[in-house]
Amino acid sequence: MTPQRTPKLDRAQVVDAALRLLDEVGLDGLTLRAIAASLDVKAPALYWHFKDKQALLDEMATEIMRRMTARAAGAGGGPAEAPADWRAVYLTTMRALRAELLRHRDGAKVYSGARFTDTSYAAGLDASLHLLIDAGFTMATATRAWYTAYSYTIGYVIEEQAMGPNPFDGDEGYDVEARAERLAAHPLAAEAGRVMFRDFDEGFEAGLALVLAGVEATMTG
Amino acid sequence: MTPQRTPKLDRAQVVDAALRLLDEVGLDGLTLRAIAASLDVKAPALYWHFKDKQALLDEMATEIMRRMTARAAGAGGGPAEAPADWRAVYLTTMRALRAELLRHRDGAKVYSGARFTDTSYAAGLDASLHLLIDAGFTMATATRAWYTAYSYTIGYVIEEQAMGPNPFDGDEGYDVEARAERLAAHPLAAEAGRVMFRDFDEGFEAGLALVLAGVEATMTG
DNA sequence: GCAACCCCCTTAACGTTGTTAAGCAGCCGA
DNA sequence: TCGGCTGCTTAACAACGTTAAGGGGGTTGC
Repeated sequence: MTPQRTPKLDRAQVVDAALRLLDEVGLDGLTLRAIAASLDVKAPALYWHFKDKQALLDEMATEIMRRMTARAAGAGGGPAEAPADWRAVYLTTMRALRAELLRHRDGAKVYSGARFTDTSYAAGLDASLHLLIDAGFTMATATRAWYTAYSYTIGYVIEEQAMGPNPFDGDEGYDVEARAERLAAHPLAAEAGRVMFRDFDEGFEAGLALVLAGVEATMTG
Repeated sequence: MTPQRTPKLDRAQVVDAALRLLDEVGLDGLTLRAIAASLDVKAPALYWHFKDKQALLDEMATEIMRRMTARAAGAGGGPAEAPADWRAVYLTTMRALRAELLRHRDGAKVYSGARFTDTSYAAGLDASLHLLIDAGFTMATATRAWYTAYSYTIGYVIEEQAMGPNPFDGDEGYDVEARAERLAAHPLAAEAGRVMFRDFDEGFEAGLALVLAGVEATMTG
């Protein structure tokens, strides 16, 4: 499993192995013994690098956040130093967050249950807010605009990973047709399931567009 | 702890006891042995009423949802059978959801990790969608409007309960001033913490208003 | 009136988990 | 060559979810 047996472990290797294993076994199966085994090591060895399991989970969440930042910066929309449109950055950031959460099984749960171990998220946030303020937002409205889309994205992906098909094993996900049958007495609610739980990519974009429209409307109002 | 020792247990009593205990000990401390003890019973007794722990958690989430529905119906805005404004119902529903999630420690985590055990949510959802469609929404836009606010609310409360002060024990919550100091190099990000993590009630309302504004904007657009 | 039965709970136990204690091999500076 | 730090090991612990087996008490059938 491990390509080369490096003589010494470090935190980054443990986090990488844990994120890889997460995709195979899910959050419930992510035990310290299993992580250690995938590194050719025994479980207590991990305590040399992390205070406890939560510290490892926190570091995993921080790594996901760092990759999200990198992805957002990469897909900035246009050439490197072009004067960016706040709308494009806003959308790109949230799409990158969702994409990175979806890259790992139970990614949203790991992410939302953790606290970051460093401040590497701050630069990107700072830049985004700067862009918004330059566009005429106040500190408060800029922060609110950002945090609202952030909350929406977290909530959406948590629901998506709980209900949707699981790309990491063969789980078909929530059976929307069976749901519709159970809800025969409430046809609108039944039909709504087909809208909510079918095309998650399109659904996310539609909701995100809605939030953005709200930001623009309250800004110009 | 238990007021009267009823001779027999049922599912509702177990769910009630579990929700009460959740507030004291949090999700991590919510063990089957502790729940059983609070009912003057041994842990395996719970397996007579529930297939496994997840089934109990699912029932707890369903109970939270039922109370949310009851709360939303109670605060419908005005007299019982008045022709309701879709905006009022929309806001009331999301406020009721947040309120019910906040009533329990780790309420949002319990809720978002579970699947409902019955279809009692459908009636309320059906009525809400009906209201939106009467107001000129299509099936798809009505569902999207509802689900976007729903996702936002879930995500917001998850973050709120992870970061905010914990009313169930004495936890002060995330120290926003310490955070600001750590982020001295990024003044906007530092200041944003004070907006995001200070007044959660006001913050939720502002974000919810934003989403509603987006719904209205895309509807009339 | 008694036997059979089913409901609901108990005691006992199993395997697994996160975590701690103690110790041991290898390297590095003196 | 010695002492100490680094980074891992083995052994063990308490607690967890869960299963197996059994037993007491009420109800039913005859």
